[in-house]
Amino acid sequence: MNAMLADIESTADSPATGLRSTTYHRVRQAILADIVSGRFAPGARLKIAELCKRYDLSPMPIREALQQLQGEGFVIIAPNRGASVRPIDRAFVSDIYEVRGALYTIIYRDVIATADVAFDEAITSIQERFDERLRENDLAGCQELNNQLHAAIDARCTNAEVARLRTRYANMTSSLRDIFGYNVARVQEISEEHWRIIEAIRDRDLDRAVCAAQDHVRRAFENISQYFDDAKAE
Amino acid sequence: MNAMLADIESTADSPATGLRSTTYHRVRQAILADIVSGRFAPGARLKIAELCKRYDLSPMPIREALQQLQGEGFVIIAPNRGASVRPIDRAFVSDIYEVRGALYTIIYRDVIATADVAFDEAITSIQERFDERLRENDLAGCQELNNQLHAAIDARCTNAEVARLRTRYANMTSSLRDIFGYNVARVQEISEEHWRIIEAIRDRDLDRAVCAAQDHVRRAFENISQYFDDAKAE
DNA sequence: AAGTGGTCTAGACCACCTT
DNA sequence: AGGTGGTCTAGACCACTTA
Repeated sequence: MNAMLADIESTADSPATGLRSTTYHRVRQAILADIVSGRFAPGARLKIAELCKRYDLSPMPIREALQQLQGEGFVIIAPNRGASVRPIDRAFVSDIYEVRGALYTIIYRDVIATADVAFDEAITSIQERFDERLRENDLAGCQELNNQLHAAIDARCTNAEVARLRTRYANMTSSLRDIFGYNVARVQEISEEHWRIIEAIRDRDLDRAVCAAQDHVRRAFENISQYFDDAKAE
Repeated sequence: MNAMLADIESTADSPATGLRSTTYHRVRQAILADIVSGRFAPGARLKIAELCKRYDLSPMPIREALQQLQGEGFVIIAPNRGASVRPIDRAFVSDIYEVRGALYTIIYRDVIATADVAFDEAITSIQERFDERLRENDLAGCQELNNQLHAAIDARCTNAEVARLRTRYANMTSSLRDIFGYNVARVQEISEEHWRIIEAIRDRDLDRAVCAAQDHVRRAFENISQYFDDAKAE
């Protein structure tokens, strides 16, 4: 048996059905983790034979995992040619960020509708800790608190399809962040953008919250976008 | 060889790669067609053995097709239990329609930005023919022209991800329409909603166009929604 | 013409449900 | 226990590429 797949257990996608996990499912998780972390770079070929060795399996479960990932958009399969990690170009990232921006109209409708003082305090507290980490130049800590803030906000949305899209898009672009990293100047801006969103929520001002959130997404895109320019310029 | 799969050829998803189509790909198309048309109803079990007979194949290509459809959300696979067509309940339809409404902010931005007189005339002409069919009680003709109008509008959107989501959602809900059908009163309303959208486009009024389109989606949902109430009441 | 690598079949195996 | 039906392996086969 193989060590690489041993400790993979049901996470977000297989919510406590009490049923035994299957091999193709564990392989899917493993490949996805390798894609999301950037170990398999965008565009990289995923050869069956290599994956067979890596996970110590015969072809079929691996093929099934790849087919599923193709359906989810993480992988591209060309007939009789095989699979590769979906290439991520500027247009694709732009499209995704646009959709994410559009989804905020749904998310913030739910946020404002259900917001109460406890929620205001919760998100304010998260952002205060964010600023604290920022003052100490702890960018990893900032990223963690950034995730917490967005998770707290997104959790207010009752639309399951929106949640599904959000996690998919987050997975698709997360390898970019690891590759490019953050710089302090950008994190400083992020803090300001977060405060604008939080204030709009505290004022129960839907339009302003949505605008602030979309502005936040657009700036995130512009920040990532410049790396595509740099890559082209080389 | 099997007759059922013989005439399935590359359509929307496999855009002219010049490569030979594979068995699992043709099976995927066939199963999806059976789901979209309602021959496989929402919630119906998809047993490998039956599909093997239906398409005259061994299990593996069928399993691959099902895995891909699971990734796309058309099918649900439970470990060691097998696949079934994704059940469609009110909450799911509601979620999807909400997302579709949100996507219109993107679509109509592109529509208004690129609209010209030729486009105005094209969509006006389509809706005039729609009304003509309506006057003759030709609801099938109305549906066809309804598709044409939305296709013409959606084609203006350059966001590939939006296009992907749109066709997926359309496929997911199209079986509902076939089951429930349209009534004349609703089609009359649809015509009025279309004219409001068209006029907003002709005025190059983005906000009004988006509102009209979202209103259109919301009414479509309310119309479908009542069938879920009826089903429950029985 | 050989090589690489993806695709498909047949059948063994095993998980879960029924009695 | 027996049955149903999903899962996985081994290996043959075949499409496409390189020389």
